[in-house]
Amino acid sequence: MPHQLTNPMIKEVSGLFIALSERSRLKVLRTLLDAKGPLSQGAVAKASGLKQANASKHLAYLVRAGLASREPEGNTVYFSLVMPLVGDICNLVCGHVSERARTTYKSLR
Amino acid sequence: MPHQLTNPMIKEVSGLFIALSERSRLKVLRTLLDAKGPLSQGAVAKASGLKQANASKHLAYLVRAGLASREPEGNTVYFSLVMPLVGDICNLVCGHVSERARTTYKSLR
DNA sequence: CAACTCCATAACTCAATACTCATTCAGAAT
DNA sequence: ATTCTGAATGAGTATTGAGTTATGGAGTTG
Repeated sequence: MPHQLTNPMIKEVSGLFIALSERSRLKVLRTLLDAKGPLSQGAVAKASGLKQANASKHLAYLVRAGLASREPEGNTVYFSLVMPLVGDICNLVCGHVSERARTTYKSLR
Repeated sequence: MPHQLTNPMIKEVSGLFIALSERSRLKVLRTLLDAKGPLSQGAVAKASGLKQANASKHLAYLVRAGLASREPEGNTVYFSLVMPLVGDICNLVCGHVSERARTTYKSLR
């Protein structure tokens, strides 16, 4: 039975998609997905190619959105993914995108 | 086996999420999801509460993004959803959002 | 204490885009 | 042909948010 996209839900769904719609944020998410455990902000920044301040903002954003968790430890702050949903969506969408890419490729030759 | 979020994929995935991240567009999508068959632009505008020009733009956007299809017929233009993915994502995300809402509610009382 | 590292934040610039209004266009009907 | 309806488009406005730079704060190490 499909879930209903009720009016009050639209705001939240939109927020979630906005969080997932920014390239830099997707890179951060991928980094956190790839890493099995928590990563320091510096590690995330380096791995995703973002500058420190920018990575800081995006990580804060993801925490606010409930997608990542923040755990300070001494001097450094460790982040990790919270929602299994992220992986699920990623599989769904990535699968679709690569499928569409294949189709487009076929239709072009 | 999970799909990989490769670098070239990020751009497309981002584009898809951007298309899905705008409230008005979500309303249009919901309208098209609810309707079993194609809807004229006017019908979409009315059902989603958007003005004509705005609905026109968002529908054009969705067609460009490959999420909807456009079929002129006489004077009016009919739109329908293209990707089954939209429904799948919607189910996934809506389920999560309502679950999270329940949890929040519980933790608040 | 001083120097250093890691992170957060403020101020700013710049680009993107949602929305509205007005106009234009195409097809249909009279 | 004129009129009417449904849809697309352009101009203009306002808002939003990403990125950078620079600075400050908290913790660590010498």
